Amino acid sequence: MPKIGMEPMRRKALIDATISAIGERGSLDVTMSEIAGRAGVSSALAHHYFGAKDELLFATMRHILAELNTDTRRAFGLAVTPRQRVSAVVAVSFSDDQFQPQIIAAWLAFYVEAQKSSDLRRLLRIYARRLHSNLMSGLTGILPWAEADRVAEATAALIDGLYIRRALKDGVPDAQTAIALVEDYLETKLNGRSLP
Amino acid sequence: MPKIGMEPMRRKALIDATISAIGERGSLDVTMSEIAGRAGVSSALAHHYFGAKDELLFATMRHILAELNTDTRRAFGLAVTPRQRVSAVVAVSFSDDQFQPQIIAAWLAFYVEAQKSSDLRRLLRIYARRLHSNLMSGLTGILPWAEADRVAEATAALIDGLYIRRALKDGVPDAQTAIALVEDYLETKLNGRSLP
DNA sequence: TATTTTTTATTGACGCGTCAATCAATAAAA
DNA sequence: TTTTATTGATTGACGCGTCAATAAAAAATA
Repeated sequence: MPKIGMEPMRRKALIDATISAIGERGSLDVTMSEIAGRAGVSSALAHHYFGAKDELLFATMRHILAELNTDTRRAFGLAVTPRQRVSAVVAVSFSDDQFQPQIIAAWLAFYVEAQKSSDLRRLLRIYARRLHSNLMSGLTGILPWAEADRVAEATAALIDGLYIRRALKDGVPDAQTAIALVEDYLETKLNGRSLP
Repeated sequence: MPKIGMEPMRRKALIDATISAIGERGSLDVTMSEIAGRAGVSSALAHHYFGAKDELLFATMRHILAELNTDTRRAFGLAVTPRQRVSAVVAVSFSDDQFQPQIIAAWLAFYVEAQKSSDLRRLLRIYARRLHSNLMSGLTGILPWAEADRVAEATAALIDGLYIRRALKDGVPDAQTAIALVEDYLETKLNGRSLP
């Protein structure tokens, strides 16, 4: 019973299914049939809408990045001081929407895949640059540029590191501990420089 | 022209070939034939010595971990003060032997694979615990336990994060910058608490 | 010492399963 | 009747793991 205008719904369902499949398997080694099955359609339909598997994976990563960006913009709207902007970036990174097993597994898996695919690599570079830039937008209001750049670099690495360690389910357990660690770093780093 | 006592040589050659293959492809998606070819033998021989592919990969990760541990022990031998022990851990993590594209790619790929394989997960947990313990062996001589634990956690995350970002070849370029970032964090963290 | 037997090393060929991608066919809307 | 939606069946490639076969060293036996 084919109705008209199914495409956007199917695309979204397939992308959601991809995320959940990756989250469960823990890697991109998921079959098109598996994904299609979760979306309630045949594998042929997945190919119909996305072409090759690469494109579905690419669209999925792009979707994750877009959601992260949306969340960050929203959080920026509520932040007024530079310090709050920095905290907003951290908070979004470890929010319930982002810091969940499925998304974490996807990030990790896509990092690996980016080694092969230049398209994905470009996408992840955009994320890295955007994260850095978002952090800088707050830090430059507190520290001189060179130092702000350093702190941004370290904070970004810290966030990524906490993600990867979360994937192991060892060490950092929950989002609150992760946020506390990053904020603690920022606090000592930002307070320390205002005294002497 | 089969000589006796080939096993240890072949095993080492195959593990080395595995690392270089993973490093080049950037993932564990390397065929047994590819690996065997690099080691100068047939794929059948690789199976003869290691059984399934999983076991070869496992042996490879174990080898990487063992080398990291050896390097760390050696560095600890030269460290006398607690502060030097901490720096030793950092230095080894970013030493020329460890912080090279091949090894970094392998770490990343194995992190992903650990999601599927409980054996690999156990191995990586050992690494995480050992890293934490090595850091603590120095930090507990400087900070009270609870704080040392936190700093160890953050430092470990920082190291892992710098590894993952290095894989993207964006952000942190060389080992020296990475070391500087971690040391800078440690410096502010350790000096800050000794004053009040 | 000469021989036979066993063990170790090694590979080419192949079967079997898996999976991405295609295609022809069906059916309902426009 | 043209377009959109949908799938079952099929194909073709690829890769893991096995196996029988070969050959040389080592051990055992005569």
